[in-house]
Amino acid sequence: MARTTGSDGEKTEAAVREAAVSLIARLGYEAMSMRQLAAEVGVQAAALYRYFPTKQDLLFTLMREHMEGLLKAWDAARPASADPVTQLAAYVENHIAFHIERRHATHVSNMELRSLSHERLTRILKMRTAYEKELRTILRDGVEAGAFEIDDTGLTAMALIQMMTGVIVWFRPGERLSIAEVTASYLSMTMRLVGATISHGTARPSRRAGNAAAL
Amino acid sequence: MARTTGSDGEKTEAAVREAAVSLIARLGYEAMSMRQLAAEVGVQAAALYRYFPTKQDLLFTLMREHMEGLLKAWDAARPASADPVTQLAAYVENHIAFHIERRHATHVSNMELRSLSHERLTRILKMRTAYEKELRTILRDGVEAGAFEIDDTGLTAMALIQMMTGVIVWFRPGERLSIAEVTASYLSMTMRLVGATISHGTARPSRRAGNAAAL
DNA sequence: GTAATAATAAAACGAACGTTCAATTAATTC
DNA sequence: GAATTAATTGAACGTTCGTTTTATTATTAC
Repeated sequence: MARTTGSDGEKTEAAVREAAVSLIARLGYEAMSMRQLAAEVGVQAAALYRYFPTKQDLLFTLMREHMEGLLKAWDAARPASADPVTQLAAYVENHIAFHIERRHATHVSNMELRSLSHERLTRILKMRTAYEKELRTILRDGVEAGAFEIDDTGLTAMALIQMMTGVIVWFRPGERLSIAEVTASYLSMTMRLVGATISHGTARPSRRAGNAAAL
Repeated sequence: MARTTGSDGEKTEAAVREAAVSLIARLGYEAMSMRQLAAEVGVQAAALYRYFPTKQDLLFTLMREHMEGLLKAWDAARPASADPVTQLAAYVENHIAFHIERRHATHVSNMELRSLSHERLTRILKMRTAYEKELRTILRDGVEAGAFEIDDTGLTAMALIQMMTGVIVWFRPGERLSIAEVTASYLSMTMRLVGATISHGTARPSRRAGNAAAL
């Protein structure tokens, strides 16, 4: 046999991406075989090579598109207001929403970096650094404006990102907590962590209390 | 050739463990071959099987001992005082010190869980859960004592652990920050995050300010 | 309807994998 | 110093891996 009835390149490629994200997240990139992936898609292994020249090309494509999506999502979510608290809240909300929606892809992007060639690793890390820099800028602006109280903005940015991204490790939709509840909790923890003055949402704008309470 | 002069089982086994932690952390468990590991130790692949019956046995041993070490370290570091702030501070300090000292082993224990058999995965997760439960207990006690202000102790415990463990991702000894500086920063962030009242170290015991400041 | 093109199957490639086995030499025991 | 035990080598096993090649069928364009 050869070409099968109803076969369609676009659909097959989409199915390959989807299955690859899920399989790599579950088994790991090295542990997933091309034959396994092909079986998941319902196709022979050789057919995969029509869409991705090598296994590593497939991995890189998934990662690159994940990172591009993250940067684009933040670009769309970035608020017009220059208020650091508003900006930080938007960053946290966007980060958590994006990562919870893409748990598998996030796992792949975070865990399989070592399987990339040096050049491709650099490209992915560049995108990641750009994304993290956005948070550092918000924190630094907040400190300058007197809205945050932070020892070290670089360290704090890393700590916050690790904390937020970690949500995908334990969070399971449909269990005890809803996405909205989780997001609210992380927002509250973030604001406390950076020593934000109470200003976001509530009245009492610049009275320099200990830190933000409920939100 | 066969047995080499100066060969010693104990030394070889220790060298295998050390090389395995380093190689698995760098390449991943699936990507590391037994031949590669043997070469790193300066031995033939077959010699490894005198110490570990299978590749997975080797991985499991490394993970189990890492987790046992973590539990043991906390047991030794746990303060006599029942004060929640003191307890939390000790937990954070122990966690960061332990993980910074064992960056590679931590990477292995966190990233290679999926390569364990179901039964062994369960055993490792049981230890991990026991360790996390210690933190949840501290947080809950602190809330009951009025020392902490926390939405959800379970969620907060996970967030804190992700934040603290994340230090191994970006921290490099000898760079900008010392271990002591990093630990102090994480301690400060933790205390703010849980809304700790100012009590640890400083005077002014129970005046319920916004949260702990410098420490 | 015929020609061109897109999508796949089937089989095969050499290389590398985890692991086993028999042989061999070093160290230890008596 | 002979016998025993410990530590390792070197070669081989069957399997699986990523990938390539060739043939074959479905779809599309004219």
